[in-house]
Amino acid sequence: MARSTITQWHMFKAVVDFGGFNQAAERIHKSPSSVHNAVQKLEQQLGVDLFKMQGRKLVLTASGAHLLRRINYLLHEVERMEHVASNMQVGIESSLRIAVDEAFPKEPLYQALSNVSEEFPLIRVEVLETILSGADELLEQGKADVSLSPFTLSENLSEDICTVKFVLVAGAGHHLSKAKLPLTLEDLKAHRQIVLRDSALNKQTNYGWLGADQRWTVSHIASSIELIRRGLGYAWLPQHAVAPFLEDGSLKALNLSRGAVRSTNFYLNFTDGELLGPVTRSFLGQIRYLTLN
Amino acid sequence: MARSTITQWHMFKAVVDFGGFNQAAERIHKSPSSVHNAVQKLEQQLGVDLFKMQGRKLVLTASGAHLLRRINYLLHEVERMEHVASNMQVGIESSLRIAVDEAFPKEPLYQALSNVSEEFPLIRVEVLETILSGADELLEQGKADVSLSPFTLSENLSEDICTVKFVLVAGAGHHLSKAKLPLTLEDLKAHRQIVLRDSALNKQTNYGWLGADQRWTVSHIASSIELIRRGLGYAWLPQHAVAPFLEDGSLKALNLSRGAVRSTNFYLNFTDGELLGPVTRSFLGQIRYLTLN
DNA sequence: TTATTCATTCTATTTTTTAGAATGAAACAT
DNA sequence: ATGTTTCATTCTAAAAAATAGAATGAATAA
Repeated sequence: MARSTITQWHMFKAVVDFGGFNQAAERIHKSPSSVHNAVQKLEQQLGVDLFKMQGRKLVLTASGAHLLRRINYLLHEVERMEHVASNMQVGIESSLRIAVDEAFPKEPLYQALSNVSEEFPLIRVEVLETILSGADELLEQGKADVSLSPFTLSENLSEDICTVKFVLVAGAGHHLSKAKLPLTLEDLKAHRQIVLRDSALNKQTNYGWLGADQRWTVSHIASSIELIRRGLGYAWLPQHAVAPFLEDGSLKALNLSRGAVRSTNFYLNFTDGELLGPVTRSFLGQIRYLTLN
Repeated sequence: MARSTITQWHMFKAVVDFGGFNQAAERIHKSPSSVHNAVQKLEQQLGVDLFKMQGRKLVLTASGAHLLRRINYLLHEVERMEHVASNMQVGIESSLRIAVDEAFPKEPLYQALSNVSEEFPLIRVEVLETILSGADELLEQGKADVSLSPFTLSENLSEDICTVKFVLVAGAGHHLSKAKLPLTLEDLKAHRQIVLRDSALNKQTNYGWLGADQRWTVSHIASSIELIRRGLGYAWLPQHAVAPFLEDGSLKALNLSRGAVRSTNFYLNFTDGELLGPVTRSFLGQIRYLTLN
């Protein structure tokens, strides 16, 4: 079966990285003979000449160069495995609860969660989808570790995380979509607006900046899109949520005379940083990084 | 850095595979204490409990189960690396020369070559594209190790490899494409046929089953398609080569009264099997397998 | 030339791995 | 119940492997 050892790989790599047996030996705090022995044994176990001498200079053979690539990869994988193992022992958090506003873009969130559970494979992830102040409510009630919401918190730590563009949309067959001229607020007031209900139990703010005479209130972005695609009204919705429908033509972005696009800042909220476990810290790092651009 | 060893992984895996320390010890021809020691050391080096006892039954912990997956993967990768290494030493062929008829489907060929060079990473691959007897000529002249051609060989070994369908095609704007009724051979004779020139220097067979009065002869399928798309004639061409153009409508399959589709068998030809090196053997295995369906 | 910097080998020492015997606990058979 | 078997587990001594240190010789640099 497997004849080579990880230590041999390390030494082989070291010889290449530091340009010689003696240099490698010094850098990895081993004797030259140890390094030489290990590499020599690796060579005979693999049945491959890894190095050849050109004068006094050590040069990788073609085989050696190729095996080095594979071995580097293996070493990297081993390191990952052991790192994961080191984060698996009892004592660390076993769950990560995230309250996230529905208007927050899902891609970076899911990517971040995927990366975190790569690092902490035994973690249980809970994603609590909320609207408006619902995310922060859950955080304050201790039902979530982190919230991604459009509001900052007074009690806890908040930081800017990203900006979400809201566009005014209506169904392709809607009267507003057929208007030639830019729309005014008055035009909008004459039609039904679909509004998102705040999911917090305490407060009652609603998404929707216009005081339309008729309004329907729904609990989910998906429901809002459903209604609008059926031509039952218009709404402000996150661009990323309606992009595919704008693409296939079932929704139209309305041409407002002033401010057809609005932006909302989203914030990353969490309780005291000192008390955070490694899982939450890792998640924070990931989501910060992934929402950078 | 890396603290665990491959031997430890093997023993860990063995304990799981064979359901206990003692059984594992017996199966891998080690003493129970060796196995136990190795796994115990692995546990403390990773800082993870791999097993727990339920009565006298050994059960993987959740961490153990996850690490086993990663370790299995690692063991598999190590094996691959060592297998590749074992095929890399001097003495084995360093090149693989394949003469292949242009009408032969490229996908399985390229896939087979990709798999072979995965196994023998230092190999130099030469693909010699030929028409008709050209492939076998190269094989007989010793300029190729394997040929994929529409002919069998008398001197060397041949085996069926796959069947290629030829369809009669013309450009979308061509007279023949516009015919309502099925075409007859007489209809075809009235138009220009594009024929493929045999790439062998000795022989002079040409692809094209019909004795058209006018004929143009070209050296490559790509040229033939070019001409036909421009409406300059018709030709018998491999279905897989013209499929994309039939799809986009720039070529039309002609509706012949009898035999609008013809099939040609392709053969895998090579010299004496005893003398084949491991690289050629591997390629033969791959191409056989990939053309099975 | 001389000195230096290497790879490489040899030998002794230290460390690690292994086997064998022994112990105790749980499951099974009678 | 009772004895037997099948385990994991530990201990100790032997075997094997890794390591260091000194030494050699070859190639380069001063």
